Formats: sequence, C-alpha cells, structure tokens
Amino acid sequence: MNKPSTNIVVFEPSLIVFEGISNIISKSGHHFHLIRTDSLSEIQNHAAHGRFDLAIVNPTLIQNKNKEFASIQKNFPAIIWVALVYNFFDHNLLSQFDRIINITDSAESISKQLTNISSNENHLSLEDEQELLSDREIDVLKQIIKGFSNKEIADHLNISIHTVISHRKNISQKTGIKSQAGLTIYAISNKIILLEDYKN
Amino acid sequence: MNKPSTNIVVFEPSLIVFEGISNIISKSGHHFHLIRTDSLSEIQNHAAHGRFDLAIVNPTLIQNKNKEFASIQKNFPAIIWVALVYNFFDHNLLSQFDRIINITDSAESISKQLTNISSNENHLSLEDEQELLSDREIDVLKQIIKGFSNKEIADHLNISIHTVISHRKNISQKTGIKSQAGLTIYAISNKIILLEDYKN
DNA sequence: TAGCAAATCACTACTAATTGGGATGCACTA
DNA sequence: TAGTGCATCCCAATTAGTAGTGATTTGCTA
Repeated sequence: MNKPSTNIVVFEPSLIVFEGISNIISKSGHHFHLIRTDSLSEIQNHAAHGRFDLAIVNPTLIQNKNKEFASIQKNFPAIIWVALVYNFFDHNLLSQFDRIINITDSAESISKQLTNISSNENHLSLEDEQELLSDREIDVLKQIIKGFSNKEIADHLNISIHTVISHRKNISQKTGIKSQAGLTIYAISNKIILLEDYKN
Repeated sequence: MNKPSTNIVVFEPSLIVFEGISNIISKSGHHFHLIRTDSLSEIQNHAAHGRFDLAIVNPTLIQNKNKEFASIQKNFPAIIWVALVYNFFDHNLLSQFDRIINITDSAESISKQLTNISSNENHLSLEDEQELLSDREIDVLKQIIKGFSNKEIADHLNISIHTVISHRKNISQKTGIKSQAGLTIYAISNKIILLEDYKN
C-alpha cells in the first residue's frame, strides 16, 4: 500500500508535548511532516499556501479566538482539525474540531487520529444540545457556586426568590446537573468561574 | 568536564509527555537514562535497588498517596523529586517536591532542573497541615461532591443516614465551609478529588 | 407583526438538609 | 488509666430546595 505523506501543523505551547508527538509519530511508520506554529495567523498563512492537511491544536489557544478559528475552518474545509487536550474542555469548544487526541492516549490511538484522512465518520458527534446558559442564568450559577442560598441570591440580584428558583430549574434542565457540587464542577470546567478566585 | 550519567524514573501517565521529555533530554547533551514506571510501589522498588537518582512525577498520581510518597522520600533522601505539572496545582502537594517542571517550560529550563544534582538548597519542608479531615470524612466528602444525597451516601458507604449527617457536620465544622459548592472547590483545591474524574 | 425566548413572579405539595442536642464502642497515647 | 479523636447511631425542630404548573412583560427577528 502506498503511504501518502501528511503535513501537520502543530499549535501547542508545550515543547514537551510537541516533542512527544514528534517522537510518537516518527515511530508510527507513517510519513508525517510536522510544522510547529505559535499563532493562528501563521496557521492561516500556512493553510493559504496549502502547506498542511491536518492541524493539531491545543484548544486553550483558541479560546478567545473562536471567530477567527471558525473563519479559517470555513475557508479551508479540506483540513482536518484535531484538538489536543490535557484535561477536559467545554463541549462547544471541542465541537469545532473534527477529532480529539487526549494527552494520555496511546501511540496507536494517536496514530489512528492522524491517519485515515478521508474516512470522516470519526466520532465527535457530541450531540450539540449543550445550549449555553443565558446571562441571568450564569449570574445565578455564580451565586450558587459561592454557596449562597436562594434567598441570598434573590437579594444580591434584586429579584424575587421565585425567579431564582426558576433560573435554577432552567439551569438544571439545560445542564442536566442537579447538585451544587456538579454545577460547581461544570462551571470550573467551562471556565464560567476561575478556580483561583474561589479558593478559601 | 566529566559528565556523570543520571538515571531518571518517570512516573507520568501520558505517553506524549514521556516521549517529549525523552526527546528533549536526548538533545540536551547530558547523559540521562530514563525508566518509565506506572506505580509508586515500582518506584520504591527501583529506589531500593539504587536504580535512579532523580524522579519526575506527575503530582496527580500521588494525590491520594501522600503518606506512601512521603515515606519513600524519607527512606531515600538522596533522590531528587521533580514535579511535572500541566496546569495549576495545590501548594501543599507541590511543596513535597524538590523541583518543578512545568509542561510549557523551555528545553533549557527543563535540562537545568534535571542537572546540578549536588547543588541544591532543598526546601523539602512538607508542612503537614493536611490532616484536617479523617479518612471517613473524606469518603463522605467525595460522595457529596458527586452530588449524592445523604440517603444515597449512606447506602453507598453502608452506614446510616445519621452517620452521614454527623460526618457532614464535622466536615463543615473543620473546614468552615457549609455549601456543597464550597466543599467542591475545597476538594479540588486540595486535590482530594481529581477534576477530570468528576465530569458529568 | 406574529412568534419566540428570556426574565420575571407566584402557588402548592413534596423532599432534603441543617442544627443542636444526645449516645456507644474502639483505638491510641500521655 | 483517663483522655482524645474517630466512627457509628438516634431524635426533633427548623430551614431550604425541588417539581410541576402557570402567568406577564419585553425585546428581537423571521
């Protein structure tokens, strides 16, 4: 079988991780060529010159550049976008990618994600029912996470306790999470709150 | 100058990261020999046979094994312990290590941390104030954070609901935290739980 | 402009959690 | 051995939160 060479752009701040990927794929038997980059605009530039077929991207780096990223994806639909995650990330963010590599994945699993470029039913169906919470719901969520009671939340937000309860109901329905603890983890995971700000 | 060879044990779940370290140090010009391991007891075994001088450890892996880890450190005081962190970690946990490598560190910085074995003003102070909660209280806390009700916790731990309530009372008194949300953040901050394991 | 989603408020019935008292047995240690 | 902390269990009174249902106003947009 003829093995085509794949050009891969890597957008990842960690040298360790970059070298690790480099090492693993060089042992995989496939033909890859890695290009390291440190900005989205450089990726766009490479894409415009057809210099790569697949991009491995650390999602933290595009967190506040969703529009720019989406625009690049739209302009170069042939490119496969692979998220490289250390921990876990917001569904909405990850749903922008075609595939996901977790940093703890095995060599085979990683290679698999970087090959079979044509076969496109690679998971990531991630049913997109992850409706974002409304502004007010996020206000309430933040209060919940600070440990305030419904009555306190009502006072702080100048609304009645009934409204607070309504918002809580909606939050629970939208997220499928009922416990304060679960909501806290949800909020941390989705960067609705910053862990550092809430430490005792 | 004579370059001594350093034997390094690596306790890190990610192959990518392991290979990355391997790549970086092989280019550093120093002489290292890497041994990958996947358990603390294996580390102890290697240490007992004098097979390494320095250990690179992902702190997540010793989170609930602080005592075992401290015991190994105590038994083999000549070994240098290096934490390899991805993001942000609890200070108490990191204070158990001699040095810290961040995953985003440069090649030079990493090499620096892995050399100069003799020169070090070890600040292995290990302020052991983390004996706040009893084992059983931590069991209950973990259940709370999973969002279980008192009754469910009682069933899971095979104790009565009254005991659960007692433990909760003690946890609240000891930590000064009353809300589930606050306790969740406490547990995450103190690495009693791993954020990744609690995704909903 | 008609429809929709968000934000607000309200009621009832129900369930869960908190608070503040107890008690017992066990293991460790000063 | 007396004291301490831990784990277990119990009760009563109170407070807090959930589930289900329904309503009004406002602003955006198809």
